[in-house]
Amino acid sequence: MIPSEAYLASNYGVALGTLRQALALLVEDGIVRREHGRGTFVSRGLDSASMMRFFRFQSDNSNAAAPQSNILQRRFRHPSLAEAKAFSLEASGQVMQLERLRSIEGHPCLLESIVLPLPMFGALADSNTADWDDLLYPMYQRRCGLVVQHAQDELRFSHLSARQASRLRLESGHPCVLVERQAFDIAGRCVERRTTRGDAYSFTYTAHVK
Amino acid sequence: MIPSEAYLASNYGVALGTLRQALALLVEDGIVRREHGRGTFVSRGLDSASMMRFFRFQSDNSNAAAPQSNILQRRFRHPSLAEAKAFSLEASGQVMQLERLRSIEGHPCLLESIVLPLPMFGALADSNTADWDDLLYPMYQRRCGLVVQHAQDELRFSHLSARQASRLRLESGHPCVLVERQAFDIAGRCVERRTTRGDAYSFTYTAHVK
DNA sequence: CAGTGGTCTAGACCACCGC
DNA sequence: CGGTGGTCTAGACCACTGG
Repeated sequence: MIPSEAYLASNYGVALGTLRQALALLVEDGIVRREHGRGTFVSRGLDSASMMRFFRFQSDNSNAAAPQSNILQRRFRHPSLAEAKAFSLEASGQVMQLERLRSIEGHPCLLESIVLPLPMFGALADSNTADWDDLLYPMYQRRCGLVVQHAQDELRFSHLSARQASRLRLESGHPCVLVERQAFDIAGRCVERRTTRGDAYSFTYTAHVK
Repeated sequence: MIPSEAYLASNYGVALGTLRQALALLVEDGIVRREHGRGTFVSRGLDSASMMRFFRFQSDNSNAAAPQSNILQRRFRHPSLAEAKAFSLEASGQVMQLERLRSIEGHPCLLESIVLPLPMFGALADSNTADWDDLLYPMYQRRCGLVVQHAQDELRFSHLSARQASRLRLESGHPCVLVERQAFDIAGRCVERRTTRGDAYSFTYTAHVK
């Protein structure tokens, strides 16, 4: 919680209305959240911004079963050109690459390739992936102090390679939807690059215009 | 243009700040648009909310060539159950169904099926489709007084029928992305239902999270 | 009940637009 | 230059929360 309107206004020597306008801007950007009668709180950032919103896997019963998460592989390597640029790393720097499978009730749904810049995520490089949480963003915050504040997803249509298909228990060449995400912290630094693949036949997305 | 803040405030007997807050809500909902030094104007509604934003057809030169539009067919029929419900029509009512092809530089890109409720769009039922504009929403407004204020798009993956494929010069069964849109006026009434199909390999969509 | 955010007032002054 | 929206002030009062 941050100090009250009245305190901040007098402390900074501005009128209450002006301070409220400033806070409204922070709310708009998702930096803080206001609760009538309680106070103004610093936002915890994105919890998951679930990739599941692009798909419909739930077996038509309405209970929102949280998907399980399995880290299949972890590698350390130098960044690609694009990664070095996005993360502001030297070509000689290091990144951690993860392969991750998300499942609902034991049924594999999404296959993810996650790339994290390394000095920053050092705390995760040393830990056992079996102990990791199902939701990564809250874990980034807890163990690395990194808050994911917004993200950008780019969707394309593609096909699964034989290796990808076997992970998802589908046939090689099966149509898939590919989501390429870049996630950013409050300062606007890219802190994660992620590629997610899921069955194109489960894809469904709703967009509101204006 | 609507009357100025000062006029409205005194006329309605509220403070200027209060009136500004009210107008801010209208701006948020896209009802009006404010221009510093000029005035406050009633929004003209969506111009096109182009389906093109879901695809990348432009042949990599950055000029945004406006797509041409061809009405291939017009039919009149009774509404389906879903249509009757969405449009608040009786089962014995009438709708106008259009098949429409959108092309860029002569190359067919999108195939659309558009359904309009009929007492409402009577002015278009009698007119020659060859004279229609490339952009429908401004034409709805000009000729029927109907302002499309917001819309909801639902995206799915599918395949083209032989008939659809021939319209788009693709092979039967070719993968496509299917966009089902419902468009609404300011009062929240559904005024158009539209199904758009385009080559899945041209599909690309960017979503920002928070 | 004290403390918080939410709404409202009645002004002052500034920045922008078009004539 | 007059008219417009944009910012700011210094209060008053209301509505909600939690101990």
